[in-house]
Amino acid sequence: MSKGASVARKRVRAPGRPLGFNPVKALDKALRVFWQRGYEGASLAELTRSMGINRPSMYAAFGNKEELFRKALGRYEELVGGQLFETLGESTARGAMERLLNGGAEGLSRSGQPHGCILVQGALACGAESRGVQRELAARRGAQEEMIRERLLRAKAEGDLPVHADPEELASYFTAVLHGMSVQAAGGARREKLLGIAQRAMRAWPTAEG
Amino acid sequence: MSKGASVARKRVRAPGRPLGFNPVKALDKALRVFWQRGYEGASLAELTRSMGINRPSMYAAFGNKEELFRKALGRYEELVGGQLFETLGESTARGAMERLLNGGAEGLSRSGQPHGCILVQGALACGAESRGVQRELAARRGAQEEMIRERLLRAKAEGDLPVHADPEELASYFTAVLHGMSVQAAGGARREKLLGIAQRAMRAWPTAEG
DNA sequence: GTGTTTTCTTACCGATTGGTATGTTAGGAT
DNA sequence: ATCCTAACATACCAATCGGTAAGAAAACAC
Repeated sequence: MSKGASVARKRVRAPGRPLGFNPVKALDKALRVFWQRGYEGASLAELTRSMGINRPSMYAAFGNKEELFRKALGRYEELVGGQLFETLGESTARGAMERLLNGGAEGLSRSGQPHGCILVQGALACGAESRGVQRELAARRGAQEEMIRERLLRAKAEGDLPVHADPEELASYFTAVLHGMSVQAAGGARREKLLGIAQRAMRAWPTAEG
Repeated sequence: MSKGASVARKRVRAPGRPLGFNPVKALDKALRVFWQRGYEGASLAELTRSMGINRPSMYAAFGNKEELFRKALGRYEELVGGQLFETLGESTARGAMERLLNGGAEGLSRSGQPHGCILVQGALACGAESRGVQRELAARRGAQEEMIRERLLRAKAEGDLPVHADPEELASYFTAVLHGMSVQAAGGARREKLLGIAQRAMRAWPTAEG
């Protein structure tokens, strides 16, 4: 239930001083900082400076550092992850995986944005007080794997996969390759190298023999 | 040139109060904390508490936090990485890669020690002041890849690899799989799952056709 | 014993961390 | 013009960060 639209239909604008910044743009800026620095490595000082607002404005708009991170994660999946996983709509499972890996290689090494995947480098290891976001990231990586798995399950039901193929095992394999590429990208690997990994990884595609 | 043994041969023991702790054991404790928490996530408070010494003793023995981390890294490769990469001595390249991946799966999920690889989760993304260790970790991952590459180059020279095979590309692929397994392990993946990834990854092994 | 050397313990340092209290300012409503 | 509401900027909070100063304590040589 949004507070502006429901009760009072006369005033289209909320009372009080209007927001002095664009929350979506500010969130995008925060996302970039978290993406590059990781959750713990991103300080409130750098975050608010990049967002172009000061601390109390950030707290009023987003809650606290952890909530800001979670909202940035949502924005990330909206901008990056979601788009990538649209490749699962490809008509064949093999084509889908190929496009997924190639798209991942491209997205993980896009110039003008941090390299690597925030789900991987956000908080792989961290202090005890950040365990919450660490688990959240693991869960989101698990959700990615689950999407791949479901696509492969569908393929199996459609006869689009050899009878001996195991969607679960294949999903964990392709997820691992994707995350491995992310580690390489974070370390500065060039796009061609990532594409080479994607191409090689596809040669593990199951055959009739297994 | 060690100061105890060379000049004065009479006294077998150094003058002054003897060290009250075992530096190697203390370093092992520190390694575990860095391994689990990452470089930035490991505080001096937790480190020294785990090492069983207080701060000045740690500074006297290891320099500072960054040097302690670097020495812990050396210890890690001594205990874990080095042992794993002995598998490259296997007589065939294919056997070597298979043992490397299987050994990695096992080592990344060993109970009683942190899951995942410290070279991956030590500082994938971090604050600007930790860039030094971030680069060091990337360099050490690169060195791993280089070892694999050299093993495959040797295989190619020996005719142990199809003529079309590209050792460089294969090395980056196997490295990515290893690092992908590390991400999965850090997220709590079970050993059987990692072994499944290793097995599947081997099916990308180059054939005579490419 | 005294002197010397090195480690240990305690207490501290300035800087930075995430998070707020407070008063001012900008807008619309009346 | 006045009131009300909400966002603004400044200045602050306790806690923690990595790193040290200073003196007590433990071994040796003599």
